[in-house]
Amino acid sequence: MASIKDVAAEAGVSVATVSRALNGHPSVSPAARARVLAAVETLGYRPNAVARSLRTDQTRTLGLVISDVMNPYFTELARSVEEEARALGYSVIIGNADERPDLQDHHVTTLLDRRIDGLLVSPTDGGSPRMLDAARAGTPMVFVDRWIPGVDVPVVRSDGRNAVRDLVAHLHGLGHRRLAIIAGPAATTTGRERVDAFREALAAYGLPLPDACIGQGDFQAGSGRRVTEGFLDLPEPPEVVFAADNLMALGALDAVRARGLRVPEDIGLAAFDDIPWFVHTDPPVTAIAQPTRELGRAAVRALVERIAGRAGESVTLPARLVVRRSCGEPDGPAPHQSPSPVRRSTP
Amino acid sequence: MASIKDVAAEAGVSVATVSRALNGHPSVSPAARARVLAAVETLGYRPNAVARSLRTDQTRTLGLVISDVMNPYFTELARSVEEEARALGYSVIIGNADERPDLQDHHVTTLLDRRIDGLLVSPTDGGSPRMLDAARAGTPMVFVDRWIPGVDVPVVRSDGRNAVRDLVAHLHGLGHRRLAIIAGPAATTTGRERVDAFREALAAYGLPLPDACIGQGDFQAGSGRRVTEGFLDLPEPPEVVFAADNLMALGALDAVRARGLRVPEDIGLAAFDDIPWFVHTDPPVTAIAQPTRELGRAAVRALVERIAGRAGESVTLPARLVVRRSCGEPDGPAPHQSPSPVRRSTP
DNA sequence: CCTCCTCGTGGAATCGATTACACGGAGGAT
DNA sequence: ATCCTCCGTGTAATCGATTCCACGAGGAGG
Repeated sequence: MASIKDVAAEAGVSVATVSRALNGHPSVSPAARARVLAAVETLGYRPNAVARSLRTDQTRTLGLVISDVMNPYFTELARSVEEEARALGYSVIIGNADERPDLQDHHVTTLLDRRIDGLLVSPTDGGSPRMLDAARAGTPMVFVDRWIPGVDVPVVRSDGRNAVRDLVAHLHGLGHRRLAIIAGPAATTTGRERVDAFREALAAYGLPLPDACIGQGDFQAGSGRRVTEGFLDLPEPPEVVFAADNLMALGALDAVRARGLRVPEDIGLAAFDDIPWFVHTDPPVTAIAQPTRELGRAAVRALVERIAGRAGESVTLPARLVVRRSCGEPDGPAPHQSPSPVRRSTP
Repeated sequence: MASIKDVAAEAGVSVATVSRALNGHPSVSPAARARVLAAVETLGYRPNAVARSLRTDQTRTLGLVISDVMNPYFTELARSVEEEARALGYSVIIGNADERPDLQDHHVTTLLDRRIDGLLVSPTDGGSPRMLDAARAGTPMVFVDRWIPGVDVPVVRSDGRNAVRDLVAHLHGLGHRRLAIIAGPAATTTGRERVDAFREALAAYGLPLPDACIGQGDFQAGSGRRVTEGFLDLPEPPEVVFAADNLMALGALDAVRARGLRVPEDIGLAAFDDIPWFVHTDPPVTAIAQPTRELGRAAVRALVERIAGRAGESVTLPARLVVRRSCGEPDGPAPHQSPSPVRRSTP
């Protein structure tokens, strides 16, 4: 592969002039610039990004360590992150943690070894020493979706509190009283917050959330299935199950169907995270939609700010309820109107 | 960040000895090795992968340029590629082409600039000059899923011919005669092959495939919707629509539902690519499943062979039909038994 | 006791870029 | 005509690793 020396030789100038010509440095004569460009053309020269990075100490690369790529929510997040990064002149290297702290740590380590300019993380757990060290050492970093309390790093996430309140209002209006939740791992902020928000919203309606109605999941489909089976085995099963993410909702759907029961007639189902497929499931699933694209963009912008040495602000965007048919339909003439805007999705 | 010089100073040895100690070179005294390791520990030293790459001319990184990350099939492929690569000591940089040749080209270029050791591509089109140049220049490269004829690069893909034959047998057994297909872009091999296989299979049953029953799609949901609307507007709409990928099937489902029609009563639907969601759609979708995980693994292994300077063989794995309910159910007592093994998915 | 290996080690070149510094020549001001 | 500025250019240092080569010490063999 041709190097800058070859170009210099071909153009009859020094490597310094080649470098300057290629980087738009002002003091290069038009003649020299033309000769360099011609040489580049004939040799098919492309600058070696590795060498450039070593010298300039910047890779123009962002690292993204994501909890689980197979989760459509995170896939979309990754996509929007890459889009915004590309628009800003950065590449992104994605590491899939698969909800495993050890894998998360592996990816953080290799990304840091590669001297990425900044790191975007949706932490799977409380944070490995390596990650916390990096944050403390000043590696530009932003948390997205999930975060770790007590670490001085901007957080870009959505707030589902109002949407969960809307959901409970919707369920209450439908006459449901025994509500259960499939929670995410307590080690994650989203895992805890969604349970808290649910409990609070229930309390506002004077409804209890007994321990038997809190199932511990891990954001994967399998756990959704197991927890739902437990709910169905209860002497008095819940009327509606709220899954704290879309994969666990998928597992819940599996479990219900495996028993030969129907949604929503036998048991209702709602999910956190809206994904295209929820429109097409049987029945379409009522879900809480996050502004995923905007989250990805905001996270990249905050990170690039940090890289530039500026503050990089935390961003919280509201989620919203999307009502479909999986929790039952109002039999009264007018549907219950909740105080906050509740969008009814068109079929 | 601590460099090898700092470690050398701390340990009281030369940088050469540090490098040797860290890379398991045999001629380092136990004493020196211990001092180096201790120094590494106290300084929290991590080798700079950028510098190492520059010197050794290898990045231990693979590039993966994928047609569309939001397509669950490719997401799974990307995941299995990363898994196998990690097992072999490589990192993966994923570039999402979004079915756009210009984006594909952009990613190939930046990956090459970063001096990745090898490139995995599922080409969106006939191949940009840059990609063909790279292949000709000897960049280790493997095509996965799709390929470009006439380029000397191993291909790892699945063969859907038999599965498509099984599908047509299944449809014929159900009494369907007017069959239509939503094709992929003619610029892609999978786009062409699936139509060809479908046409051949139909011919074996003496069924025609008139032009009106071939809709041109682009592997995205929107095109599936448009093409299906066209089919429904036909004076004699087809009895079953076969979508050449899962996203176009999703679009087709949309279009059918928008008209207030039902699957499979009013029109049947089948898809190439099986994905977890097809079990949960209304109705569950009959699909052709590719051995996605194995494809990803085989592709990485072939690429690593190429990087090592060996041949790297092409691999073709069979796809198989998974029958669900979206094409109708046999009304006779015993379902039609096709000659090849047809798996009936468990609910 | 001398020679020859082997072993552990350090010095320095190298990878391919960027960039500080030096330098020669052209042109303007005096 | 002389001096001073720029302007364009080249030389060389530098980034952080790996690795070739040389060298000194110590042990084995003659």
